[in-house]
Amino acid sequence: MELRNLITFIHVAELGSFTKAAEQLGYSQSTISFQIKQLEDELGCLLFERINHTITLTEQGHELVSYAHQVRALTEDFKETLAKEDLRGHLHIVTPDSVCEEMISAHYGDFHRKYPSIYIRFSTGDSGNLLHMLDRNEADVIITLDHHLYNKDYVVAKEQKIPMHFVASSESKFAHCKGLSIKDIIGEPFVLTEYGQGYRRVFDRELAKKSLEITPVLEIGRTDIITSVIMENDMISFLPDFVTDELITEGKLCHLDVVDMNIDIWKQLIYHKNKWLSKSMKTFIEYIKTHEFTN
Amino acid sequence: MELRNLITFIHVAELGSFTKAAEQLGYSQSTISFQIKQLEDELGCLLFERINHTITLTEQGHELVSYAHQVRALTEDFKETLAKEDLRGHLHIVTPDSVCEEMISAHYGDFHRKYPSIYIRFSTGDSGNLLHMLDRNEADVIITLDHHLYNKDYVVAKEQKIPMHFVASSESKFAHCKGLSIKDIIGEPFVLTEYGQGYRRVFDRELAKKSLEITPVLEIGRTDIITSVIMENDMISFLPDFVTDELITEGKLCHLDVVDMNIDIWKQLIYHKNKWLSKSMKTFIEYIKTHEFTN
DNA sequence: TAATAAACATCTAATATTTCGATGGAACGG
DNA sequence: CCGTTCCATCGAAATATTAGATGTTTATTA
Repeated sequence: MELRNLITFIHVAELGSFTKAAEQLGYSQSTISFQIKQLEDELGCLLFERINHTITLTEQGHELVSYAHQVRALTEDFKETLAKEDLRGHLHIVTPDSVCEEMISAHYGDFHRKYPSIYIRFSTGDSGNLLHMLDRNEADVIITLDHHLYNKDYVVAKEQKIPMHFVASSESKFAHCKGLSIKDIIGEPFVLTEYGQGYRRVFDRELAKKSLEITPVLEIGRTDIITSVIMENDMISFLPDFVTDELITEGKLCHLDVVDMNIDIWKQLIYHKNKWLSKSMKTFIEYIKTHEFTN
Repeated sequence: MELRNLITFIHVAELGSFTKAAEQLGYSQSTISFQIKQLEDELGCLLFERINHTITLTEQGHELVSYAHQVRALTEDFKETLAKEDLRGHLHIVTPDSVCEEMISAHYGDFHRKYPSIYIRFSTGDSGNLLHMLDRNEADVIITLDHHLYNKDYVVAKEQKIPMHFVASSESKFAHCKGLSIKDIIGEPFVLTEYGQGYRRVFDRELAKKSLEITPVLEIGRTDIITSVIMENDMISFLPDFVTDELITEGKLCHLDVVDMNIDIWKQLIYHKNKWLSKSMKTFIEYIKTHEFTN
């Protein structure tokens, strides 16, 4: 019982005529006969009585009219829904902790007001997991904070080099030192993100190149906690600028002038090359391109 | 958007796999690909994301799942309804007034109790109209009370020769006369059915053969009224026995012994040769065959 | 790391279905 | 009685669907 036949049936029932239905639908009359017969065969009953020159709905025909209208209404509703709700959708965005915090505070409210029918699920994940999540289509887009990625399986929608600095409380003994070397501070208590986090790995690798190693006194993913810990306990961390900008402006933290360790870290908005770019996806990406990453 | 594809879609969505759906449905895998693609093309959107070895429903895919289930449920409901309600139906029966009265009082209650889901529309019509009603499929079956009909366009399901008699009040001066001739009573006041009624026409024609004519003092279709009028006013009528049987038994009416006018009238249950014999139709006809016409 | 397997896409050829046009019969209207 | 209308039917043509073979990608396993 295919939809095409039901539509034909509806027309025939309304017009009371095979011939007129054929004209209205742009079919030949024999096609209408065939389609109705097909329905009748499939349902095992007569739908129209053909007596003299008039067709009349049988009991079953009447019931089919009602059913067919229901199906048609449902179909039309559905197509309308599809057409209308193009901008509606769910997005699953996965980022490192620090990016999540920043994005939510800086942009979520505005984005939500502009696109209230895009539902966002924001979760945080280890840098190492982010790409796997794309591979398994568990995340729609990710934002990495890691070394610069280039891989033909993924599309980098936007990227930006992020300055990173050693930071300490503005009361730190290193606060006003110029021309520090990494060796000057390596013995100090460090608070760093966990190893899984992208820039932590970059950091460790850079150190390893110089045959150095740091065992942090505290490892924790939450960068807001890192900053408060180093302020209160006079410790040192190594963080991307966007995490510390505000506290530095407020005079609570300061950059250390370490001259022999310049690490390039990248913030990249990435999705899988086979990802279907729904309207929501496009909207989100476009939004990020114009609003985010501009600091 | 044909049902076949929706069914396929449902299976794919449930199993999360084209290949498994193919096995379950007995299609080849390429067919599944094709069908899903067909839906996607028609709806202008992606239904499944294909990333690595997994398919995932898109937003629109999710919506289609819900819609497709609704359509499937509706379809199944409908088919069930068709299968179950085979004995349900409407019947339009048209008869002359006198037959209507008799059938309703004698059989309707019983029939209804036996087949409560057969809805009957009982209407009365002129004998001349009855066959036209079959032709236009405005009546499902008719019962005629007329001369004997034989016509290849109609099916006579049951027929019976009906005795007709001149009747008068049992106090009539002719009540006990033996061997009356039509000429003895032709001057009396007659109450007859209208000319349209079958047996009235037969009666008039018979008279015409004898170059006689009757102008009734009252013409009326309702035979219950005829009998009461002739009883109260000492008049004469010409009616089929089944109309008068009861009143004769009660001693209120009597047959007149008119020996030179024997009219054959037939009661026939007729439907159109192209009529679809629904279960209700068959049931009704079968019922009539066993219960009615047996007097 | 290479071989194998699994999953979906694509192409082509076979198959099935749908459609049309022509024809026919039956019934209606003038 | 003839022309017209309406639906049924038939065969041919057009179209759509399906299967099978093959390709690509990815995951698994040895």
